[in-house]
Amino acid sequence: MAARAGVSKSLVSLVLRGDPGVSPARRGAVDRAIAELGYQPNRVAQVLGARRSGTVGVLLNDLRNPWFVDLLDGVTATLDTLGFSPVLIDSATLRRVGGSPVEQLLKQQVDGIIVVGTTEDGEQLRRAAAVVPVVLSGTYEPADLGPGVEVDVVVNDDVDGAAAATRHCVELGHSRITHLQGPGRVGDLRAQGYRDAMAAAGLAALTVPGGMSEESGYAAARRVLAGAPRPTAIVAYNDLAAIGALSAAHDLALTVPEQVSIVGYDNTYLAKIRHLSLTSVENGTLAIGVHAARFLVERIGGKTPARRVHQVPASLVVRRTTSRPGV
Amino acid sequence: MAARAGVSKSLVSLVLRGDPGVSPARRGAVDRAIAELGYQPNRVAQVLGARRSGTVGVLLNDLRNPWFVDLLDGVTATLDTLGFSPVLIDSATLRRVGGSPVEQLLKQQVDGIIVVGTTEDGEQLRRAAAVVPVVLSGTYEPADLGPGVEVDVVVNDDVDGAAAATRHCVELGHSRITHLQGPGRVGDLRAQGYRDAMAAAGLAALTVPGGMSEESGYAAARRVLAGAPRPTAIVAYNDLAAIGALSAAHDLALTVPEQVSIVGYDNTYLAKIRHLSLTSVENGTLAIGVHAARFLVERIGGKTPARRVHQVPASLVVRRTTSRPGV
DNA sequence: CTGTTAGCGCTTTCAC
DNA sequence: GTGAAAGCGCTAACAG
Repeated sequence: MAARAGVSKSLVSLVLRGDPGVSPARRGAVDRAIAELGYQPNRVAQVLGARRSGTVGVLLNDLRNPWFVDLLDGVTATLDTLGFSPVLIDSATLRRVGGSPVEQLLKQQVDGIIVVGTTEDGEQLRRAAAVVPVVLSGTYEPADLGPGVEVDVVVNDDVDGAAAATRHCVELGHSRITHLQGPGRVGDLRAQGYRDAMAAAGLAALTVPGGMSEESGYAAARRVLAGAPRPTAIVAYNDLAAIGALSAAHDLALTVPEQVSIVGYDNTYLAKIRHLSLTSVENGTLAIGVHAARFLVERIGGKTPARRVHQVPASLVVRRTTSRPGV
Repeated sequence: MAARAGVSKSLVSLVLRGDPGVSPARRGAVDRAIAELGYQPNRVAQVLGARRSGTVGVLLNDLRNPWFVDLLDGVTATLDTLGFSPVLIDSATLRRVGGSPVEQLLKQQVDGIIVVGTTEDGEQLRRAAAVVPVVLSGTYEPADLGPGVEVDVVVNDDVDGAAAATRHCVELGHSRITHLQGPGRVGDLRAQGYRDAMAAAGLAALTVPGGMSEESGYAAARRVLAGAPRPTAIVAYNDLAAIGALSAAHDLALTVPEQVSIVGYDNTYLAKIRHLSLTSVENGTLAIGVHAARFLVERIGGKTPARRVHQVPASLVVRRTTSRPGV
């Protein structure tokens, strides 16, 4: 301990925390001692003493989905300005080794948890939510986290985003448009946006389950594109599934966008890869991350408003996988 | 505290740690009390008391490079079986918000650090290496971490991998093969493998700097492919750069693989996307992660062997971006 | 403004 | 085998 500066522990503590009520002289002495000793405060001891860790758990369900990583950027940046730091945990990886992601976070004394995307750890989250604040981002699930527990939700406007994607196809002149539906509530909402847009255009809707991975999107699209009458456009649940659809088209010797147009969702860096150049729905990933972090920190700070659902707008980014049909 | 079982703190501590020297009766009592109370040991207090955290910092320099994520799988799985858990930290994200990744880890009292891929935090790592063991995976840098500090290195055989990629092109009948060189020592080694293979075939080598991102690969390839005489094959530093090259070819209306063959490196899931279907060098990502974790835990355990350099073999995976020239 | 005094919840000698 | 006691390095009232 830097009693080297000739002061007490508490003074050091105050200086470290940037307390305004410390005389410049003393502060200088402490700062100098810190520098000389190369003193590094021990986070662990700080946490134990203050019984708050200044960390928030970020529960990603798959580090391989680029959307999560984008969202993480917003979360990290915001958390940082608010004095917190994220503890990442990839449930896919951890579950593979038999661990329990949420408990892991709790034992590490995180002050709160941000759930990113549809998760399978619902039951554990219920228990966690009784102990620390939780906010859901990019998902509505688990919807109910226990009696009296209010959980904020930050999402994009899935209905509108999917509707925009669908309308884009309609406006290009497509009439046989199939939707590859994804899992969970978000999947349902996107499907609904699709159906709304189809109905508004007086077209018949057709949705098939397409999962949320490249693999599952490939399989679904392959089936759809091999059938008759073949759709001329596919609106996918996310970019990964859309890329699977791209591959399916390729394998069936169908050219994109000439013979089949394809739209993704999330506008991840995959969509931006020039060689793929996927038309996709931008869903305000960064803003979602920012708001999720902000909401959580508010609750950690003791505010306990009723459940808030914040929606950021979605917008379509047109690239090279969509065009008029049969062009 | 579960003195509820009618025993002392220390006994609980022993039971928790699975110490063999505890009578079954007492153990039962403690276990029961734990269950009844839903007792969760406080990790933070454990760490403070035991002055070892059981965590190891994993310093990723970019969560967006899929290769890192793959490697992480091996690290996490191995760490877990050895009783440690990883603390991920993405220096790109953190630096963006002005933090210092390595110090962050140190303050969290990690027991050791695994560096994944070429990093820019060399100076900080030197300081860290004086305090906790460090192992480098997928990189040789920073090469010198201070006097008397031994650091293990786990990598793939970059020279051989790049040579295999190049030989593949040679055997297909290509003679104008350009290499997009990446950064750091790894970039140098891959360039050397390329040159070796070219020399062995009696061909003239040509390397140009191509970075390690899609963007930079695109720019480099675009320049190369627009020049004359145009190469008929490109061996890229990694998959990301290769995909950039794919896009460049596309933009120049050159067909792949007919007019230009392209080989990547790392065999990430990007290469496996059917619509890209990139020929790539598999570099034993998982094995690298496993060994890195193992080496680190050994050192944490107190072993201090001389610097070890472990190399896992590389092998080529041929997909659809390579063929005979002009076919 | 500054120093004192208790803990935070566990691990660890070290006796019994 | 088991318990008592002394910390781990800090924070947080509280009293000067």
